[in-house]
Amino acid sequence: MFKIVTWNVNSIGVRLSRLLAFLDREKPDVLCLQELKCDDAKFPAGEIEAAGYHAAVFGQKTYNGVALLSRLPPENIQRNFGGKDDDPASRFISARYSPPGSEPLTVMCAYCPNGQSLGSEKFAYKMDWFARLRRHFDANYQKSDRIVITGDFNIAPEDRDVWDPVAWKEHIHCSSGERAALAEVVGFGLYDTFRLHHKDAGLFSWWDYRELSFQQNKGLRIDLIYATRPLAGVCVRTQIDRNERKGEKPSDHAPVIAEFKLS
DNA sequence: ATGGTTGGAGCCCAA
Repeated sequence: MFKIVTWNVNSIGVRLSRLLAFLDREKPDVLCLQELKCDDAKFPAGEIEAAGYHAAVFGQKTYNGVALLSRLPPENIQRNFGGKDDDPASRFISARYSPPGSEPLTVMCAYCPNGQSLGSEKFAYKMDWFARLRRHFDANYQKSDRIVITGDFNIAPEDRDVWDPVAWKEHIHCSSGERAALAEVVGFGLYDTFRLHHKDAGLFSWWDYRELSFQQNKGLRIDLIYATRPLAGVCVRTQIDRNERKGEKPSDHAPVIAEFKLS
């Protein structure tokens, strides 16, 4: 089994003890991290290595920052989309892994822009970022490739991914424009692995820190794991680790887990 | 409820 997890940790410095406990408990093959909020020099490489993990890091001071932690060594590490299309923010990293006895697969880790509010400059940047993501797929991959793209997409794909779809209608993270931009990316040939196994509404990955949102399950499902058909077809289990949102100093996001039976 | 909480920076910004 090959276990891939995505987790927006909201500062790896504050979350390091939780992160190390998570690695020890869940033993993911690849852990995709977003919002490191540290530059490469401050990344806790020693602790990660001591836990038995390789790290491919794309840090940034104060904001953003993504990383791929893995049992296997990362190959062909790519940061952002490359070329003239590139972005000053550290939001995207991918690597290839070669499991013994199986074909290689590419794992991508994305921290998609938040967008702030409809009509803002940040919203326009978000929409453009998703268009660039789709072009990145078209320029570098085929839908028959073995690809998993995970991350904080900052978009709830459907109304069943929103705690109050009426209140959130055409609001940031839920608007028809954002959903269309996400659908363009998914249209490359991606499958939402969580929805292969869970159909219910009320299953979320993010809850605001404020107003006891988690305790009332007022959340959104915005942390997603998509796979191309060859891997979606062997995705045998998915789970949102709600326990990680509990206790002392949780991230506002829970880890999302997907397991693949590779052959 | 245009509120509220968290994190990193540095006396506010982003989420």
